[in-house]
Amino acid sequence: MTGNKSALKNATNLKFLAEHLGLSQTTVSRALNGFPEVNYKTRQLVQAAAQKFNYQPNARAKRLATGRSMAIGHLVSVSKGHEIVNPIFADFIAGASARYIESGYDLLLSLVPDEKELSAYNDLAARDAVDGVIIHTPKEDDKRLKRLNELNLPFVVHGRSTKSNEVYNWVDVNNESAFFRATEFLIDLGHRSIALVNGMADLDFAIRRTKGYERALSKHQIDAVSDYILYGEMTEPYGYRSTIALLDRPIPPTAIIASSILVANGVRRGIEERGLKMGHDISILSHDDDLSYFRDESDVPVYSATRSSVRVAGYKSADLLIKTIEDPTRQREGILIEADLMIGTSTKPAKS
Amino acid sequence: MTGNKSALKNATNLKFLAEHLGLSQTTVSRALNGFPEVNYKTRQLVQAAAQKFNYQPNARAKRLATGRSMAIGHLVSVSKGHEIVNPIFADFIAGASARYIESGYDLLLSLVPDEKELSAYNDLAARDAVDGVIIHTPKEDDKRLKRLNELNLPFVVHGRSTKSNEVYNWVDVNNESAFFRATEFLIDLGHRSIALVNGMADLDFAIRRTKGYERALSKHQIDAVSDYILYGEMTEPYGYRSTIALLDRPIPPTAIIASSILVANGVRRGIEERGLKMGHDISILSHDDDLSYFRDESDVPVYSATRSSVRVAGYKSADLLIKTIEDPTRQREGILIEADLMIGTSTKPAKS
DNA sequence: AAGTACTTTCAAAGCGCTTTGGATATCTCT
DNA sequence: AGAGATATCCAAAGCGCTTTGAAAGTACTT
Repeated sequence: MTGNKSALKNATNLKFLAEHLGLSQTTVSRALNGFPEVNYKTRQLVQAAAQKFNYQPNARAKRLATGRSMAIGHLVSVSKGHEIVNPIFADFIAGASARYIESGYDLLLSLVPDEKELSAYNDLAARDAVDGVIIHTPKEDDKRLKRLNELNLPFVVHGRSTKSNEVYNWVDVNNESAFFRATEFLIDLGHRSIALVNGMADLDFAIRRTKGYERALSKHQIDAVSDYILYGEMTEPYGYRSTIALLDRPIPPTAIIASSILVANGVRRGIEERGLKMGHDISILSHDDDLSYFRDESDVPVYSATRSSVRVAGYKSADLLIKTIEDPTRQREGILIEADLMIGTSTKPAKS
Repeated sequence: MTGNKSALKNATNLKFLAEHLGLSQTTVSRALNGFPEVNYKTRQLVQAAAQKFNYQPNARAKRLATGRSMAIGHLVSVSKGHEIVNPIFADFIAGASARYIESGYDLLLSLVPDEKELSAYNDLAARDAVDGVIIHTPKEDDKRLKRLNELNLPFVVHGRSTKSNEVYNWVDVNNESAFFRATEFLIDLGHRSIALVNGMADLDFAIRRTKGYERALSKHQIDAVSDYILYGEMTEPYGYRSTIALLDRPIPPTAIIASSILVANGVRRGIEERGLKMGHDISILSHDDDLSYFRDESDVPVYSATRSSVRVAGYKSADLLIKTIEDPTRQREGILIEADLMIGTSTKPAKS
């Protein structure tokens, strides 16, 4: 028994349509797919009939016949123990999905345990289930790039892998310059003790952020206190805990840079729990991925922030990937997005 | 030209394997798929060869041959203007994906504009691209259920559609009882002016939450002040704005119930901006979806909350859907999850 | 020894589309 | 009017798998 159920659901296949019209499947197929060698009148008839019967080519058959999956894979790796799905991911996906829809691609999502990540790509390639993939949160030297190049599977990295020797497509925010400007902005406000509550230490973007931060300090001849840089999973509680720890230092910072809005929320909680007031007693500056569920439409934003829409990054990544899939010989490309520096109420001049 | 590229990527197909082994495709296929009518020795040989050549059946061909897509669709509708991807979604997906992987299903994600939502399901069914779908954030009388039943496409609703007459699978938190208990808990603490910062008014869960809230008030002979119930998209800024508005009322509430942790964050910001202290001057109780990126491992939670893991709900939804797909005659089922009431530091007895 | 029942294997059909390589009809031009 | 071009359509092959229906080989009975 094959396809009985599907036959029930969708009795209108190409064969039926062709017979109904008294035409060959070839002609019907071509008429619907816009081939030139079909008579105008015929095409009209075919289209009308297709409309009438709500005909849509069976996706499975089409994929087999064309040898293309018309699907893009997004693998998200989750570690055993702390199974965190990056909240930023939802917005990125939203942007990417919009682009996929324009070109008729499906978005395939899969969460895989950390240790199976590489083999998951192998499987995907062997099954030939997707035409390309997006790589999320790359490490500084990410093994996935090499693997995907070996598998000859088109991909785009959201972010970069600085120490990788591979040739690859990427879409990234200029983290280094964003955090350089953020830090310098705080220095200009008179702050000298500036902490950085960063993401996980092995992630490429976190390393770049540290680099920008340190470059600003060194430009202004401020000694970087290594204690002031914290690394961790970017959750709200992490921001909170980090802040409490920072405020307990002999010399507490007068300004804190947070790596995401969620972390900033935690930082704020820590500050307020200590009876301090954000902006007045201590400044907060955050990186803001412009997440839809955090977005504030008020004139003056709450947090001063380096802002860049992760949704836009998603759209651009998808766009780049589709271009690569449709022309594999295409030169690999990197797209660098500059973040805006938005001044809100959370940063004030340092008390002297 | 068909499948050239894919041939490059994966030269090892069934035909090659069969020829290499000197067996028919039938036997090889059966050996790998665990059919009983194949000799033990033969099966060993086949499996060894498959391993050696890293053979994985081509997903496209398999799907066409079996008439099954081995994919589950998740359609998320986004409204023009405020394109919000529910952050809860990420965690739900994580739970569902785990279940899909167990049974070899792919997860197909698609964001569709509000107005195209219904037709998107038609397309999905006509293309026969998925074996089933999950319905997110249902309205009180959701049109999608009827449509999907007409299309004969298996589905599970995350939540319920109280006023719908359709027969359907669902997985839902007991919102009514959760919010009843939450409200009663606050009443027991002496609060009489309790506000509810709810989700969008047309969503089923929001209506149930209001119901639970009102039932508790009425049980304790407290007049429900309609002004105290607010409806809106559950973002942080919404929580903030609502709180500011509530505090400006002639009789400001002494306790606020928030519909999600994000909203609670906003509520807290509003409270603190007014120089009040959470817990001391005003109590906050939230519904907590136990989102991974908000989870706090500390002994005493910050927010008192009705807690229920949305990730678990995702897993259960997926499980129910797969069962329905594999046995379409299966009785439709509803799974009701009770939320826990966790007492944190954000609720204190009302000042008298 | 011949009939019956398994066990094990296979050739071929089929899933529903796209694409190749004609075939037929219609025009155009000399 | 006939050759060559052009427009329009079609039969059949192919995508890589699963599944059907049969055949061949083995073992067991009587």
